[in-house]
Amino acid sequence: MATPTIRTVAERAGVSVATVSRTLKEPDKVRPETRDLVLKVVAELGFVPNAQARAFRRQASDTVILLVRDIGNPFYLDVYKGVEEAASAAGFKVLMGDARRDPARVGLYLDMVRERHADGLILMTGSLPPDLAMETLPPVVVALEYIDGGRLPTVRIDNAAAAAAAVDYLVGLGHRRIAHISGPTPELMSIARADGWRTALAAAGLEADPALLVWGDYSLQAGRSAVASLLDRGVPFTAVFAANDEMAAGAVNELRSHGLRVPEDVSVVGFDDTVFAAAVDPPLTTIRQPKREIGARAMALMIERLETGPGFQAEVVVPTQLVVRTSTAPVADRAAATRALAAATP
Amino acid sequence: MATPTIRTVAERAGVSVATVSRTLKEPDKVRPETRDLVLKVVAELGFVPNAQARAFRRQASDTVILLVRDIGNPFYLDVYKGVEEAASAAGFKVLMGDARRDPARVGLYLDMVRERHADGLILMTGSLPPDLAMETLPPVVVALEYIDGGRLPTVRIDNAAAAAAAVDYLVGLGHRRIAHISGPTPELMSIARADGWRTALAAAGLEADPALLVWGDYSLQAGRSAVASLLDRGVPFTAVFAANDEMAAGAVNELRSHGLRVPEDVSVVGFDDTVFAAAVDPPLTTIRQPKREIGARAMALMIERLETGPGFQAEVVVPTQLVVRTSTAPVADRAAATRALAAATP
DNA sequence: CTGTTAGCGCGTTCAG
DNA sequence: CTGAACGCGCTAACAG
Repeated sequence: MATPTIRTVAERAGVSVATVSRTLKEPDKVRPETRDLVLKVVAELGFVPNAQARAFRRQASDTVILLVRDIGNPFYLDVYKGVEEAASAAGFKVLMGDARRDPARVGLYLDMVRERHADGLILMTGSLPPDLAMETLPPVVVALEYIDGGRLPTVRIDNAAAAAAAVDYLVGLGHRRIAHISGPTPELMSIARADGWRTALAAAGLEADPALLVWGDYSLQAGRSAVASLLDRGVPFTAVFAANDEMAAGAVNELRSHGLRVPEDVSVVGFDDTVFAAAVDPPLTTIRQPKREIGARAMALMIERLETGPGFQAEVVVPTQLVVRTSTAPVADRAAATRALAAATP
Repeated sequence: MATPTIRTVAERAGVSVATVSRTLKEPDKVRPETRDLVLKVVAELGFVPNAQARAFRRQASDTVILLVRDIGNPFYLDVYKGVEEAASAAGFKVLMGDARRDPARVGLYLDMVRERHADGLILMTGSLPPDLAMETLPPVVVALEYIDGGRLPTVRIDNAAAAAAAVDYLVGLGHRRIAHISGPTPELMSIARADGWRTALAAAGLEADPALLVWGDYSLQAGRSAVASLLDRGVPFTAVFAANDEMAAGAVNELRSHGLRVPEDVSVVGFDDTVFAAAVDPPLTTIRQPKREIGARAMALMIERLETGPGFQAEVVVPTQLVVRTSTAPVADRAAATRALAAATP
């Protein structure tokens, strides 16, 4: 038998389709007897309303797209969880899109919203296609990224302050030569974190020696190369603050392969608190981003934007947190550390 | 101005809506001049067809759901990529669902298919709700899991053979006492891998000492506990084969904290080749599952199932591969390894 | 090659 | 409180 429609139910119950529809959506507007009858027939027939017809009629798909920079990054998994939870609580579905680091693909996903596949787009990617008219922009919310163009609803963290907190902590442990492995240079997020590093050093009366700053690309290998470069150049340091956990893990590996111990000889701090941070040996001290909450907030903003209309603006800043694990330690024996470093340096 | 519909375009171009529709979907069935005219108007108006109306009319959403056991597991990310690529090539969208290790949630997602939110479900979760009638099961494809119930289209790997290959490799390196950290016991996947371990040992004329088998739950912590348990019990071993990379990483950490070196004192092999495998120090020798391909194959099966109808059956087995990294080494100095182990054992 | 017509299944008027 | 009727935007017949 073909799947029953609302009409099948109506005929069988001897009522109109409108009554069936009301019974399902606004039960209190229907006389109890009628309602019970309808519900009985619905159950008998196993009727389940066609979501497509409903969406079509309502001109809303109750679906949002979470578009991320690179879906291979586990960081986004937790954000997705937050989005999904907030979404399903509000009756929304979530599609995840992968920008594959290609700005053009963002346009693709914007089109999906225009085509009404989805009602809105949560952007976790660096940029919007440059050529689009802001007036006709579909509902967009930005999370964790800096999108210059317009005043879009945004949820963000204070990257500079978080980075400064990490460096402060190292300073508190007695470190004076703290290297920073940064993210790619043109990106505002990387710059903000590097600024935090610089600020915290300055606040402690320490010099932000340019030799201590190495640029990476957030990859494990970048962390390795960065440390290799520091050692090659003979730059003295007793701590490393990396702009993400993967680079921190790479740094740990490289340090170790040069015979340096973490944290005894060199302390290492990461950023993000992804699944890597706890898996690495030693577990990484890092800055935790409340990924779940970030996702949930972004979804909440999206719902608000959808209800409010194009004018909606908002910026919510969520707090980060320093998570202390065992990749960091006080500079207990300054001389020993220096000696180890000297030995590892060519 | 309201967004233009196909009718707006038709009026403006002085043709019928059918012609506009055809121009967009079957251009060669339209006279070139007409086509060009229509396309011009489409461009002028910025008309973009409403995907919802289309889906509604066609009774197909061109969307599939990838339902995974636990979305927090990065393993699924790569599978998702494969699914998404195959899907978007065929004009499908992919929703990712999280079963959160709760069988009831599978039913939820099945309902989404019944409600026509999606056309089908790719299952990467251990079971189906027990109470459902197989005849009315919506399009489902199973990937990597063993779902007993019915003959559903499936893509799988040969878990036993893959596990045996890992153990063979260790045997080839001269190991004789090879421990196995298994997955949870009632699951067929865990059992298959443990069987592979047993088979390979037997084939090499070695005893599968029950003391060498420790059950875990695929978590980092389980890997740690397993090794701790082996050492506590004073069970001698020179190699560990874990049923996944996370437990292998945990094993490495625990071994090291007991002063044992990997791979000098103990070799460790993982399974899956997730993002962990390369990040751990030392990088793990492991069994690579072709995750991307698994996803792509599953999607291909789904498309076939959708086209063929309920009768469709298929089973595709994709090959795994041993990836040798540096967590494994020959039993070079058997005596030294034994000594180290004895020292670490209470 | 093109136009006309008839719905897809539901929600929402507007009467009653 | 309930029913009849319309239409969301598009595609698939069927004529012409």
